[in-house]
Amino acid sequence: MPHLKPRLPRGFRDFLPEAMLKRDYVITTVREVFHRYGFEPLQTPVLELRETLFGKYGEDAEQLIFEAQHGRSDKDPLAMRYDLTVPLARVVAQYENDLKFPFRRYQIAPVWRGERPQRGRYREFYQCDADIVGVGSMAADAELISLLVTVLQRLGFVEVVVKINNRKLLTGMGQYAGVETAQLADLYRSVDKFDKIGADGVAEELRGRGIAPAVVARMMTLLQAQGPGLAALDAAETLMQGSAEAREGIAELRDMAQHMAALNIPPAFYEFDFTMVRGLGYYTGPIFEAVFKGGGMGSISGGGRYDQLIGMFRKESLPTTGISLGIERFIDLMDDLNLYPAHIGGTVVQALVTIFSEDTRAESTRLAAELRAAGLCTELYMAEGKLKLGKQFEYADKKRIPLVVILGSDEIAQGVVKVKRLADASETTVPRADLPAALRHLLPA
RNA sequence: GUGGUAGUAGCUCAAUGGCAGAGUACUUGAUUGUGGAUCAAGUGGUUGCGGGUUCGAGCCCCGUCUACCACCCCA
Repeated sequence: MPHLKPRLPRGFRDFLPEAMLKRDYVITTVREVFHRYGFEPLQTPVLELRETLFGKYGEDAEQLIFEAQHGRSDKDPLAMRYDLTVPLARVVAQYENDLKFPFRRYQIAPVWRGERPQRGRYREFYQCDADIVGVGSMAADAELISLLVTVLQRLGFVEVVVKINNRKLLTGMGQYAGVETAQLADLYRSVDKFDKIGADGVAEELRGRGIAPAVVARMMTLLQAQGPGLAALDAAETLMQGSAEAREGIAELRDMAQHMAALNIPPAFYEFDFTMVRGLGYYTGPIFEAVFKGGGMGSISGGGRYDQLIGMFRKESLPTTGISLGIERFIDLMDDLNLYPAHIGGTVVQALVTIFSEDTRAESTRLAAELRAAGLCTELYMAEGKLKLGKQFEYADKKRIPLVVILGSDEIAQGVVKVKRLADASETTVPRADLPAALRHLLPA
């Protein structure tokens, strides 16, 4: 009988149990922090109406959207969600009477983009978004940075920095330097490469885009108004007194900095960087992006304020700011850096109950049932073949089950159970009734 | 979407155009109340897939798929 070669579409992945347990650890950590900051869960469908998604991201991005249909209809063209932000905007406009504002929601769910895959970059990937709808204050933006830094710390990241900029400042810079409004998008694209191609590279690219050399020179001075902490803002402000929009952007960043200080965010985790630009067209105010200092991965988180987006679905927009945590990149980096706690990633099983012989199988089965009733994740040995304790231990060892429970004829006669902890080969014998407590005591913290 | 590198046993990799191999993993045994270590034996392949050149192709050529890298863009 002919069979199909098993394979996956490009950029899509399976996750076997060990990898899945590591993913769960990261997602659970993120969810706990979301709750800690008072965000509520939201779920939306994988598919949206095509019209909901198109016209929100810009032409380049929209070529990456997966479109969907079923075999019998060409009505209601559909598309797979490209991010979680536009679905949020739709939900806010659709259910505004049912929501309590400010609306703080989080969503952890897969999104799809038809990009050419690479490490840390897939066609199906999870985003973990937290957004605050209905707050124009920079207090909201500062909370998102605080939340992000908390997640990064909880996962064990050290060599990470959150770069912060402001769209108004970038626009103001461009206008102040004399860049035509129509060329602002080109300007952003080139400026964003500052890290990669350096000041000279950016200047060259800007000239190549037809921007006058004198304008480019002014632009480069503005961009390089760097400095530690608030000093960068002082330098930029001095240079850009003439631009109302730039002054507004700087004032927002100062405001944000005050809230961040009060939130006790370690200053080593963030910096103001006027060369950081985010691609998505809908940002209007502060923007932020986290990068691993070791490089090789692009941004591991990104977000910003998009005060106009909800206006695409509603008469009046609502001020909104949001952040997206790139857990796929967290996970790839954590694999590289070995940041998982030792007990994450083996198995969910806490104890294996062995079968000593056919005569004692029923007793072992009853014991497994007792352990499960007591809340312990318990596997009862079931592999086919001869019942040899050696095999059963080997099975537990390979599967990284921490505890092995032995109930042989001697133990049954005495009303006790023997437990071996594989990590240190220690054996403990306890009265049967005490077994659940004993197992809990022996498990890794 | 553009350009580049690679693909051989489950995994990591060998093999001048001339018999497709090693390490590791896996199975069994040494070991009839106990995993890891050691020793022995064994299983495992349409060399990603499809064409072409050649007496002969893992190796050369074309196409294709996938992964990775650099762009583009982004989580």
